[in-house]
Amino acid sequence: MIDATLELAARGGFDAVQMRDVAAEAGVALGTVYRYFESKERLLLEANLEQVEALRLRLSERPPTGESAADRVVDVLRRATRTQTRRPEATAAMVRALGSARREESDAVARVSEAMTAIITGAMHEGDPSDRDRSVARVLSQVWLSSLIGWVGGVDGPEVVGDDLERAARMLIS
Amino acid sequence: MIDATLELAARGGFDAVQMRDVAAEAGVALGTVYRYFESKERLLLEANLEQVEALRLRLSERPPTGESAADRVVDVLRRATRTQTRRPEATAAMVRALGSARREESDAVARVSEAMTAIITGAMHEGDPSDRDRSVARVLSQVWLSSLIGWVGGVDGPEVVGDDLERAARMLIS
DNA sequence: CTTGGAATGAGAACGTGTTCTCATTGCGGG
DNA sequence: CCCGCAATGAGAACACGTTCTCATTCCAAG
Repeated sequence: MIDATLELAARGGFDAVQMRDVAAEAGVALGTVYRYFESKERLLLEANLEQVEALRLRLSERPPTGESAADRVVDVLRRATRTQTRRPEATAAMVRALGSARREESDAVARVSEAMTAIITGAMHEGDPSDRDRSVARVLSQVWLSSLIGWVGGVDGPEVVGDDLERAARMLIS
Repeated sequence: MIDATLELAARGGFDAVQMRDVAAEAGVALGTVYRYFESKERLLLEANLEQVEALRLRLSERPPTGESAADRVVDVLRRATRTQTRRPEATAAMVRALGSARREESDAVARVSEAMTAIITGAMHEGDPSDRDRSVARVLSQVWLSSLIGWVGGVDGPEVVGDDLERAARMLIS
């Protein structure tokens, strides 16, 4: 079902992910989709979580390059941004799910946001992050979300996302 | 219509803002609402813009207190957060509109985000803001949006919004 | 093998955002 | 006063997320 979701999302964004189509594409009944995912938002959030975990895996295999912590964080953020802007429709669908989540989906939103934060602290340096590291990473993941919202909402171009993140990272990590 | 929207939003959040009810409460026909606001999101975004402009007005009458730029910015952000967490349902409705806006509403989203940024640069100091000031303000407004999304989505408590903003402001303005 | 309960399929049904239709109203120019 | 036309009212109609119903399938326990 998640594969079907990503496929439909890649094709036409949030609106193209229609629950009846997800069910048909996955070869199950509509009721079955709702047995496992309580809403369209949750379906997209779980799909997003898979993507973020995949990113985390790729990063552990090919660690970020760069001398300083700031450089490594910027590298990670730019790589992530590039991945996402390459599949604009799918990203738009998942970001919109993040931006319009209700309380019922708060656990899924929290998992996504924690995964993003962990990716950033992981890029800073080996070992346990300090409190300040965690604060910085949290801010950066918030900037990340807002930038993506601005991009999928048509407010900014795709390059703005990376630039915003780089500026924020360099201001915060010195 | 915007008053009706705010009234309904204050009563029951995003879901309580039903276009038929907005029309009825405003004493107009449904088609008339759609003549002036192309979607529910736009209606809520225009309502949000009014609120942000009202905040800007209040701030110009009662400027932020504090010795340093950081203190003044924190004062502004905390006042704004307090105002918003006092009307949780209405804020939730408007934030959700911000988080799920489509390209058609990008101009409205941009106006809201510019207004928030201007509020922050205004708190830093008199006169024209520098490029760095603008970058800092942009980051803070992004943190603002993401924090509010986290709050209305039930991920964080209301106090987290103010704390996140204060931490970010103090890290960025030194 | 039988049975009972859970999972699934198939599809109807409902609610709400959005669009469409058409009659009515209000108004500025002849 | 009358015409033309844009705005509005009233409500039907449509699309899609969500819920509900009920028959069928699957499987573990006995």
